[in-house]
Amino acid sequence: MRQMGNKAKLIEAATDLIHQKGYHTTTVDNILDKTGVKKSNFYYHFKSKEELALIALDSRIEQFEEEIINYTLLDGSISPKSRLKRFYKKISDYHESLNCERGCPFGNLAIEMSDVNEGFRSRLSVFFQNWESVLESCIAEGIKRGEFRSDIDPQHIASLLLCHLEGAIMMVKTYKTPEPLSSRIHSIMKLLEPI
Amino acid sequence: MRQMGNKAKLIEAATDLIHQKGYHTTTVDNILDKTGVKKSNFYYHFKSKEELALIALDSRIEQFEEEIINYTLLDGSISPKSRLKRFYKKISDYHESLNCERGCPFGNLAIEMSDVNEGFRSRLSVFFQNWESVLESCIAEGIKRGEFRSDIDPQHIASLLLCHLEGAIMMVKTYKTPEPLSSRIHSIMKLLEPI
DNA sequence: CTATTAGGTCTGACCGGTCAGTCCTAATTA
DNA sequence: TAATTAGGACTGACCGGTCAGACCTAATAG
Repeated sequence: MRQMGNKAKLIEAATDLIHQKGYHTTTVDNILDKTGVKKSNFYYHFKSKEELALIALDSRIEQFEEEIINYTLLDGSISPKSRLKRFYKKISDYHESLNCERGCPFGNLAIEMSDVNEGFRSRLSVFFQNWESVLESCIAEGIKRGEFRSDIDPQHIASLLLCHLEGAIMMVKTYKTPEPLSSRIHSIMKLLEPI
Repeated sequence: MRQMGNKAKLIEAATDLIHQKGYHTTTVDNILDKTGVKKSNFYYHFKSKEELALIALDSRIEQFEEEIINYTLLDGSISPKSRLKRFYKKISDYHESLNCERGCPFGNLAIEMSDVNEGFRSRLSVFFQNWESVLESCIAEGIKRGEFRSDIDPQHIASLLLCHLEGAIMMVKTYKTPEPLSSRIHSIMKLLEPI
């Protein structure tokens, strides 16, 4: 984290604040206060609050794919089942480390923005579909290896898993306990076992 | 619905607008415009926007439990499996009728408000837990009747189903297609089949 | 070597508009 | 006659966004 320019600082702060409070309730002034950047300089780097938020979303997506997906679901050095377990563990630990606050940075935004801003919706849609297809490959390989049951379409399982994950993170945030995610991983694995 | 007083009109409009746009982006003036009620009269009936929104949430919860839960998951005249199917059908049809917009009125609010307003969070938390326990009873009875597999705790299955449902509604809203919910019901039923 | 130009970054003052909420008076209705 | 509704003016805080100009550095021209 060496010598960050104002532009980078703004992107970082926006990413964090939007995850915390959502897009609409994060004000430009909030971002300015957190960074010490002046408003006029903000609008030198970005033409609008929306533009910054979209850039912040893109960078968050990239980071998630590089730091989470690549080291879990896409780690070819371990079995599909292990990959899936590691994936759940990592997500679950993350939300526990946040004291069950904030929720999913992507799911939150999907709910807040999908009906009112096509830019956010389409990015999130592509992102989720990509995530789903990575899950699908993991499941498909697991079925081939006999780790998972083979009587359900891997694509459908992937969809079920991603939807459940997003809903579970919502419940973690609502109930303020990690259980809906952490304590259910075992049941999910059981449902996927070969019959 | 004849001859509604201003108070009832305000609650109805608030319920609808908050489902459409969320709490923060729904302004008091929006609600006033929609109802034709004057601002002074608004504050005659409610001490704040928050108070109205909380009352609107309560009435929406009540309505949901009476009109959806009671006629599906709690309908003792049909089998647990049929109840569950009817439940999914009803929810799925509802979101299709909304052109895959809006999302779940409860899930939306849970994500928007859980971290910033304890009143909303606690109401939603109780509501979701109640919903889960109704699902659990349905599953438990289905297991007893041999309709569902018996090797997983009904409480865990209920949690999985509710989380998946909320996530699926999120995806319906994001992808703008009913598929994540409508086309996956069959797979869910298959996963629950006795082994 | 000096003067000029250019591009990128940053600033303080300011804009019109919106927010939730208040206040007051007068009319209407049950 | 008490509860409700109508009507409008008003507040202070805050919203996203604009603007003219200052500052720094490096390349270029005389």
